[in-house]
Amino acid sequence: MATVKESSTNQINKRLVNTRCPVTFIAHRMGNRWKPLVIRELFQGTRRYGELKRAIPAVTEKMLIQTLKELEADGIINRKAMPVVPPHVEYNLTECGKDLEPVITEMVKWSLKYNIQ
Amino acid sequence: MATVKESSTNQINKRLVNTRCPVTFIAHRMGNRWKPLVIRELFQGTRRYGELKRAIPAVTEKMLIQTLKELEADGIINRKAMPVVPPHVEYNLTECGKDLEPVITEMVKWSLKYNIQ
DNA sequence: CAGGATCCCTAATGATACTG
DNA sequence: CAGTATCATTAGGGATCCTG
Repeated sequence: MATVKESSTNQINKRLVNTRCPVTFIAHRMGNRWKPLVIRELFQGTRRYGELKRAIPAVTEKMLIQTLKELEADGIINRKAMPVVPPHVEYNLTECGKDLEPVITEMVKWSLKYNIQ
Repeated sequence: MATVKESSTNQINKRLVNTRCPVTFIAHRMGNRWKPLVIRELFQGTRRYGELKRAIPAVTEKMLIQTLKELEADGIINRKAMPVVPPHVEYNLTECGKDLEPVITEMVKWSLKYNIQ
């Protein structure tokens, strides 16, 4: 269905008071270990579960699923499950997710300037 | 002195493999509970320790100090201590810290668009 | 193939008391 | 005023095994 569910508090900083702070708001949505990697991967296009897993080898199944669930609940990605056997599930970015591009672009600029390695 | 120290790995995601990912890089530097709030406050100008504490009432002394130390070690803020009694310490953004402004600007734009509350 | 369910560990944060 | 120090808590993440 991939309907955008009501704002899901994910597990980062649950008790954070400052939900109106934009930086905090966005940190809730892409500020953990795996979300940015998944989002970046989905910027390339639609991906299946297994493709994401292979693209991000270090992630465990538990964390990948958890990450995908949260991104879906936050309306950043869509999940499309085809009713076939074996299962076939696709993930892609919503408009909301695609709108993260300028944010990521600026992050990349800053990182390229200061990430000396 | 406020010299920029060598890249300090802070405590977020210590074992993260992907240090070359820009999003990860920046998440290390402003991706915890208090850093964004401190940075945002310092965008307004120089602040004393006590002013920061009052501006962010929910932060504990321990976390505020820890946050400030890490931001300083990462070259994002400067710490200037005046040798007087009682102590007088000022914090402000470095050039590197100020360069976070476009990043924050884009975050704010996205948040204003999708933060429905 | 695409997940769920459990158990476990440690990093991140908090509470409280103390100090130059 | 601007911190330290110590102890306690919790949430994020990992390992492993299981299933429609």
